[in-house]
Amino acid sequence: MKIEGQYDAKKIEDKIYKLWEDSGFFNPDNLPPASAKARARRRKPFTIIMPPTNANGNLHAGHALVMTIEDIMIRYKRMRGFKALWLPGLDHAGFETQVVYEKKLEKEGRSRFKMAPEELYKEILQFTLENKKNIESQIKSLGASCDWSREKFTLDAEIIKIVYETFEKLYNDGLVYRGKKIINWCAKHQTSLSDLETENTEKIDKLYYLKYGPFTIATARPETKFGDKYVVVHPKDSRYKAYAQGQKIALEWINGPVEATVIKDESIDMDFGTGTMTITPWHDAIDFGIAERHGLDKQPIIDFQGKLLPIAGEFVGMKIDEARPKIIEKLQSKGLVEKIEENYKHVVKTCYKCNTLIEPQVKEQWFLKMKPLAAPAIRAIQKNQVIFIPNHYKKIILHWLESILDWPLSRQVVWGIKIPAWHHEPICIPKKGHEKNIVHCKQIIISPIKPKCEFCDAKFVQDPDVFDTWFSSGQWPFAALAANHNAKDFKTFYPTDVMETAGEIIFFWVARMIMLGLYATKKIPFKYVYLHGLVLDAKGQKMSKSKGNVINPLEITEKYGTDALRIGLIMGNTPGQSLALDENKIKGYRNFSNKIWNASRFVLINLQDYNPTKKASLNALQKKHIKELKKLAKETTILMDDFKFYIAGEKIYHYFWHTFCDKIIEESKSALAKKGKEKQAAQYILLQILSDCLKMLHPFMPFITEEIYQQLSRLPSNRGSSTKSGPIKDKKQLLMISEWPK
RNA sequence: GGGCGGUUAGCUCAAUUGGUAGAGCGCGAAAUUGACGUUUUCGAGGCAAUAGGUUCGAAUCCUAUACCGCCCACCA
Repeated sequence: MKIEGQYDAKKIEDKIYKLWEDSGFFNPDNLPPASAKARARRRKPFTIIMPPTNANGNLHAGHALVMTIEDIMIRYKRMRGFKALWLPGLDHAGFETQVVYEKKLEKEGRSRFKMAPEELYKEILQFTLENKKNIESQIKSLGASCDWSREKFTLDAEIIKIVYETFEKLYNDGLVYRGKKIINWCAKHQTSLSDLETENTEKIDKLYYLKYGPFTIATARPETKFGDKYVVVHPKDSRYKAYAQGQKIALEWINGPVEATVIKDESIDMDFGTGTMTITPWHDAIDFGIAERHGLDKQPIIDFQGKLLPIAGEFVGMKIDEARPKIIEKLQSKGLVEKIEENYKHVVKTCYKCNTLIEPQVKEQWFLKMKPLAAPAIRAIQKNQVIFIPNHYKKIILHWLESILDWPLSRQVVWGIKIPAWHHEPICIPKKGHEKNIVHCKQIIISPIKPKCEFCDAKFVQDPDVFDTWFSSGQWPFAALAANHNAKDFKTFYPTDVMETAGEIIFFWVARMIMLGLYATKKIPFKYVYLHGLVLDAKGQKMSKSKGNVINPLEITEKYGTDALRIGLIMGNTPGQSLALDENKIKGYRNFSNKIWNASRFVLINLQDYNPTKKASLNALQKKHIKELKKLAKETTILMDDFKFYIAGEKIYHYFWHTFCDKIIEESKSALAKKGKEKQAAQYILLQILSDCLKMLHPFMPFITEEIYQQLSRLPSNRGSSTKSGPIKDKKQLLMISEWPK
């Protein structure tokens, strides 16, 4: 007997993965009918599109959870006889990757602002492609049974093509528009960000009460006040009823006399400060709103580097932090500071990547109108056409969709999919011989390739921006299936069955996939959304490099085996709930692996002379065991269908260890020592129960179970035998495609 | 300001949906060259955050309260 007393995961994992890969069964087109009865069922597809993994580093614990949950689902369904497709993908991850790469550049003493965009793009591409290979092999090492022949990358030409088609359609439908609106600007990364990409941070500042003619205004940002020429009060505020809308007032301000105009607007909070404020529409979202409503002028005060513009007079070129105290000093010397409130607590927006204070700016950008896209999504969710697991996410997503704002799509980074928009001069430059025909043609053309003006020689210049990476990710389920003109795949596998991803990105991604999927394909891209929680460290703390508590899943698998990590991530992990990953827990499941190994070893040793052709006559107790096994299979099946892997896993675990090992194996020992019928029956029972357990454990612990199953198939009784009793038929039969116990 | 969760054994979490609370880890005691010491057996440990209510029956449903966490939000 080659099989040894201690299970050594390292010895078998690569070998087993290769066995699966070579079998071709990751590709649903190659799957044989699981059994005669299941022949019809195999035609039924079951599809999961893997959330494209960021190709900019290593897999972390969260990825390990994704791979495990999804692999469990897909292996289970494959064994149930479905045409199971798990389509893997990798993500160029736009801004995220650029940020990672910029950090690398910084370490090398370089800067992206000193590089030509094409050069930077090339370097990041190189970096991403290297990481892509790395990530792929890491995904494999976790046992993911995904169809690599259908793998997609978010920068594949075919994917980009689909993204462009959607963009053009949205544009033609009037849902995409170019607008000069206020956006979130990160001065460090030199790009605009969506609201989701900013964080609200509590900050303690000073609140300055400044004399503005007859008014007193309260502000935390005196440096934006240079151009303020509108003073706003609430129309119902009796304190200011002497002032009329539009009334002009001459007053002395920071850099000399200005003429202010009184504006009355309902958005003013009468209880805040003095109930009066001046507005800076260029650098504040509320102020921008007021200016839009009243048709007021807007002008920039701060540039995109975060420095004051010439309007600031003597303060020009200064950074905000530097300028603020100096401005206050000057205001004080002019007697314009009434008081300063210390410890003013307020919430500011910061960049989610670098915590830099967001400077709102007005910028021309591409926007997507969200209300018309959200409406059908809301209806579909309310009608439960897509089911959320856990259920409370339904409320969360509806709440977000109901108050959705337009989505700024452009990003000023190089790493991403270029926006297929081309800008043209306002007036055509006439071609030779057509000088008399002055034509005003389209200033913007949406086209994947460089367009030509039919009237003139003016050149079209491509929009320099790229898409928010979530705009393309939002189309992933249908794009990944329909790419390469694969109408057949699209027809067979779309809409998909389950989208499994982190609860964290429900707005970023899930909501947008539903909206864009509905828009582009008229169908919700998936039937179920399964959301998992965060993977935390053993103490329940969020993992972070700075805290030094990051658990590398690959180190864990190295130590305890992939199967131990997998089942350790599943047990006790309910959907949506965050999970504390304790190494001791994984160690416990390593012990379980070993238990499986040794129980199997016992069976193998005692079945060398087993003859499966003889009918086993079972005693009452043994019949009870079989009954109990069937009951377990039935219950487990229900739980698996219900996405309750944590309970299913625990049930099988418990049965295997405390019923099969502790009771049934122990009971069998005396019978095995005998000869004839009694021994035969004991052997039959052991084999039957072990192989069914291996099947039920397989989705959770694929490597060890497959290895043992292969060993069982090499029992003398099975070599070349065509018996129908027991699961072992042919050497080529893999546990991976065996039929789930009934 | 609005929304969503959570509070169950020392720790981390369950309970197939209303039927006298269970796992893993940890802890205590014992066994032993047995498939497995990464083992086996036995054991201790819970007025379910609090206060009410509905019910024959509540960890589970309802109403408050208190903590903890998360998300959304244009009080300058």
